[in-house]
Amino acid sequence: MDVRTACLGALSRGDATGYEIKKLFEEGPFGHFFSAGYGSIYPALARLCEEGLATVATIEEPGRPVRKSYSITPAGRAAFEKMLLEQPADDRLKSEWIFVAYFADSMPPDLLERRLRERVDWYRERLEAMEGCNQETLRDGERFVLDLGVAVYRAAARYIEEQGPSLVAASRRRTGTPEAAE
Amino acid sequence: MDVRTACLGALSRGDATGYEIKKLFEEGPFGHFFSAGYGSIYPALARLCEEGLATVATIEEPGRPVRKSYSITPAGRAAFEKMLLEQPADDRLKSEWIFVAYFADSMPPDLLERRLRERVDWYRERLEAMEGCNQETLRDGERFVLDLGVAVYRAAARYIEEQGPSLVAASRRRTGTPEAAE
DNA sequence: GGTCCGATATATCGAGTCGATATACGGAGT
DNA sequence: ACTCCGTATATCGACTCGATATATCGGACC
Repeated sequence: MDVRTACLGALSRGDATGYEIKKLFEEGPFGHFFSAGYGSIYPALARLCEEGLATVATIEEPGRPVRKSYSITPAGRAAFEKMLLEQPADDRLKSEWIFVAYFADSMPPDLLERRLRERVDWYRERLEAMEGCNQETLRDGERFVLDLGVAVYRAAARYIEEQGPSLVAASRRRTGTPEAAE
Repeated sequence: MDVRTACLGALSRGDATGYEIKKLFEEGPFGHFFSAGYGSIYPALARLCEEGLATVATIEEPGRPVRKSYSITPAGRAAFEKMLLEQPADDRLKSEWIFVAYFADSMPPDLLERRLRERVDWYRERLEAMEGCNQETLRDGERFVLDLGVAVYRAAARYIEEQGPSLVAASRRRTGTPEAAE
């Protein structure tokens, strides 16, 4: 799915500037399954306007920088809803962390242990933030996706906490490294 | 992580052609957390050779197409192991399926139901394939990553199976669509 | 009062990546 | 004979990524 369609989806829930869409993609609920940089978002918004799927309004307010607020048009809404009917493409995950873990045998045990801990901490932080969301204001689909994320993160964190120590222990046995004092 | 490093990782486990590396990325154990097309792999392998991190051997056997087998060099192995020490970048997931599910409220209930079923089926298939792997031949890190994938997929499939029906039911109530006979 | 920092906001550039496509050969099926 | 599939290399245009440049405003700090 290209950034253009994703922007259309964001605009379907309300007007926004390119900056706000970026934040939505990296911090908001979209953050867990989509991301894009300015280098993709600004050209995408420009093209949406060219194609008549969105419109721009330049807003000059004293006390803040000039903004360009984008709005979806009826044609844009129709295009977006049509897109929802199509077969979604396969997920694409790129995880350096898992890649590194795959080669855990080639890593120093202490570093491995640290990476595992960092990962669990990261999951716990995200989980806390996600569970803090006010579930009352969410639509059905939004809540469904949020809770799916919670279920997945919880499972991953639990697995790493349960199985990580034995991976580290095996690594120490192999290299003969004593446990580091921390 | 760029494709170059990923190729180095693949080569660290044995010689391979570009074609074989592609298959590794899309079917093999790497498939769940990394992917790359020929347009990235072939240039990456060429550059690895330029930089002295890999070497090529052209193999001409009768009865099969000419192949180029790539091997990692000691310098390549050193570069790869150095890379394993660095802080891994954040995961990057792009999921059209989750994106569409987020907008479930704008979808026809029957289609939503089909998408949910397709997704669960997809997870079940992957799980069967993953659990069929001979766990005896895997290294610690490889098994760890495989089982992490199993834990995550299982959690996702279970969540969708448990929570999906009520999402569909709410959608039907909202649109007044009767249940489709299948 | 000045000054630095972070947040808001738009925009662009090169390097890298994706997906489709072209080419070519062998084997299997019909 | 013909077509299709798997193996294998390679390229192209469109798109995406990550870093960077620019600018303004509000608040913190001394």
